[in-house]
Amino acid sequence: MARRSDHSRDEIREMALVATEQIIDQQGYNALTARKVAAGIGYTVGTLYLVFHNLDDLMLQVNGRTLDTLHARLAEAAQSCGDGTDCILALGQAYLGFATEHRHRWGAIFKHNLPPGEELPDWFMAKVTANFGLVETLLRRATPERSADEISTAARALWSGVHGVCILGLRERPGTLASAPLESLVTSLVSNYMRGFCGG
Amino acid sequence: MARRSDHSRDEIREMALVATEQIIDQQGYNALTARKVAAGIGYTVGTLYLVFHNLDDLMLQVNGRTLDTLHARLAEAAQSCGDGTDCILALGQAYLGFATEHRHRWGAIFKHNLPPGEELPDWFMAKVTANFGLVETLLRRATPERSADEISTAARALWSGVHGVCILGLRERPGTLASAPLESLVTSLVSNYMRGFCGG
DNA sequence: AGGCGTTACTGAACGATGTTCAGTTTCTTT
DNA sequence: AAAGAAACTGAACATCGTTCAGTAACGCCT
Repeated sequence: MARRSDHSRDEIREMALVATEQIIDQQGYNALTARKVAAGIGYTVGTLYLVFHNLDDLMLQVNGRTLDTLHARLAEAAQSCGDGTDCILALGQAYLGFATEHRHRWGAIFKHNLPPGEELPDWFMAKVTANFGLVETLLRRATPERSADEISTAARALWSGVHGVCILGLRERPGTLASAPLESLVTSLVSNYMRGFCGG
Repeated sequence: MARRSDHSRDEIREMALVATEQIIDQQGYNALTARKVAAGIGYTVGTLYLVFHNLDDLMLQVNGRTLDTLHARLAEAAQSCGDGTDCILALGQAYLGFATEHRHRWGAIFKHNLPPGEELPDWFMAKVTANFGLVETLLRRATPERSADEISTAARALWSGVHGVCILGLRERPGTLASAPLESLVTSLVSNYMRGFCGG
């Protein structure tokens, strides 16, 4: 039995987040339970509810961290590339790479749903927007002659498209619809879209 | 209490499928429970398990019907259009239209996950492939000079892309990332991709 | 007509889930 | 040493999917 002051509240919080990530990574989002997380940090369920409001709260924090990790990865890809179309492509491949390497944790962002009536908090939406903003920035850099509206729509279409490739390509049992490697799908999607977008 | 021979096994089966669809339409996939379905058809839970192996089995049947309905809608769109690029666009808009009008039932196809170790049955995969095949057919008709591999990759990229727009645009609380109407995103995605695909 | 076997259906029961909170234990303060 | 405060527990509750012994209603046979 863990004694009080073994760990501070913040330490428990951090431990719980790590334990949750481990469970999701190893057993998938559906296998997550409050008791497993508690056992993972050597406490009982009750303690979990002293630190998080409920499991939705926990998942929001975990997903927030995933979005941060994703953002770091995308930002790195965005920095080590030029100004052109291939930079957008590199960003798409980076997204696919992250989704592939952290399939369960990435998938959890989309599998988790708040109960009806609850909205995603602002700090969470800000993380989503930060990721999406990278696409917009690169796109603006690649096609500076386009209007803000055009950039915005194109960025959304591209982001959604690449996300779609990942979602369909990485479904639970890999192979639901797969055959060609997903990288080539991302390449096809981004490069053809960009050719159409620039050449139009 | 329902008496035996009030309904045949097939009738009960059909009633349960309809009841499930109603619950999903009205309350969303997450609100579905075996007891709600049973209550909806005037029987008790036990009876449900005489007709379906379990809830996963039930959901597979429901999702199969949704795929059939979707296929009908897409096939109609594919028939009332020409041979060109705008036919692909019409198909994309039809997919978006279906997803929008049957948001919960359509979303259930992707929210439902089989327990680890179970594979989607062949008859179900056939329905998925039938839908996807429509894209391939239209694409082959629009760009007959391309190789089978090119067609296949492009169809997959397009289908995934349009699906991504729907998935991100129709998440639980509409407005997660939305602003421009989704139709314009589909149009942007498909028309720019096709321009790049044909002009390259 | 009346009993009998078959089948349809029920609903209590089981283990697991998220969540709560009275109670216990430990630490800090006096 | 006692008392107060805080940390932590774990039993309890409602609900979930799932099972299956039991009950009730039917067709059939004599």
